[in-house]
Amino acid sequence: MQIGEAARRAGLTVKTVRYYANIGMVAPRQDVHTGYRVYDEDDVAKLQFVGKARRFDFSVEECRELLGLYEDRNRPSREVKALTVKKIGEIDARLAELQSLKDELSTLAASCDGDHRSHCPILNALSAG
Amino acid sequence: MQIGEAARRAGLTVKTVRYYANIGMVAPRQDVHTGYRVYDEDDVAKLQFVGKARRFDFSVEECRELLGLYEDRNRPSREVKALTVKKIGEIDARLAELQSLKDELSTLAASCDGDHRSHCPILNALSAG
DNA sequence: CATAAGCTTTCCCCCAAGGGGAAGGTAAAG
DNA sequence: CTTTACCTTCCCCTTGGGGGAAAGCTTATG
Repeated sequence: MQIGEAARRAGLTVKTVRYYANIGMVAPRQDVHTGYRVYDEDDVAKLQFVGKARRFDFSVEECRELLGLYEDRNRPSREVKALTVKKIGEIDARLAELQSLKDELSTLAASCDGDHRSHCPILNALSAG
Repeated sequence: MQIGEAARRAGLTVKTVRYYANIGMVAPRQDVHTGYRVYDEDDVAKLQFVGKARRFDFSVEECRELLGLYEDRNRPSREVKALTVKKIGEIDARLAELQSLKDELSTLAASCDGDHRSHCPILNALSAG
């Protein structure tokens, strides 16, 4: 099938699928005559796999790694789990960071009247040394 | 003072300070003879303000807006509060997204033995339609 | 005077992960 | 024959700067 259908079936944009082909992550056969990329079922499965992993916040490079593990039927599940646990740790760190930011901003917002007057504790906090 | 000292006092890198000058956010006087940027106390205060706002996850464009409000002694605090509340909303949305991702990944990680064997529920989940 | 050190300047390329769009080739249908 | 709908490569754009080259400035030292 052509790239458009492959993209549709994988739930990705054509641009994205072409990008994955260019970086050699999911590289389909290419028609010698037309230059068109030709995708088979296996390629579509990989695209779906990558799309799903991306939605799980894995970077493209991590997806490439996961895809390698996915294709290696003999790899130990340990490796996959390690990558997943690492990703969970990163998400945890970001969660804590964002939560702390939110708390501070919420405190500031609560202390600001938010009316027509110019007095503003938020700006004061931002300008305080 | 020169850019190096201004950056040090604001807790920013020289590159960052130069970038803020280039995009016209904190634009210091420039020495006609040497071409060097010349920062005064006011500029340093603005740099500190922006640095702090950036740490609160405000984008550079939002910082520019906040800086405008900061410099306008007569603006209603309403505007500042609105920006802050909007930012809190964005952080909330991202928190929910990340939490959901974490939950799903945690479930997957828990179901994977993570040993030398190849059976891996994580990869199975990623490859499932 | 020469020169080395430590500043500074502009300029250009680089990152992630593609998006937007131009210019042009291909294939099927009317 | 032409329109339509695909496809291709190519190049610039995004965020927020980082890295480094080549060159200019000032000051200290031999």
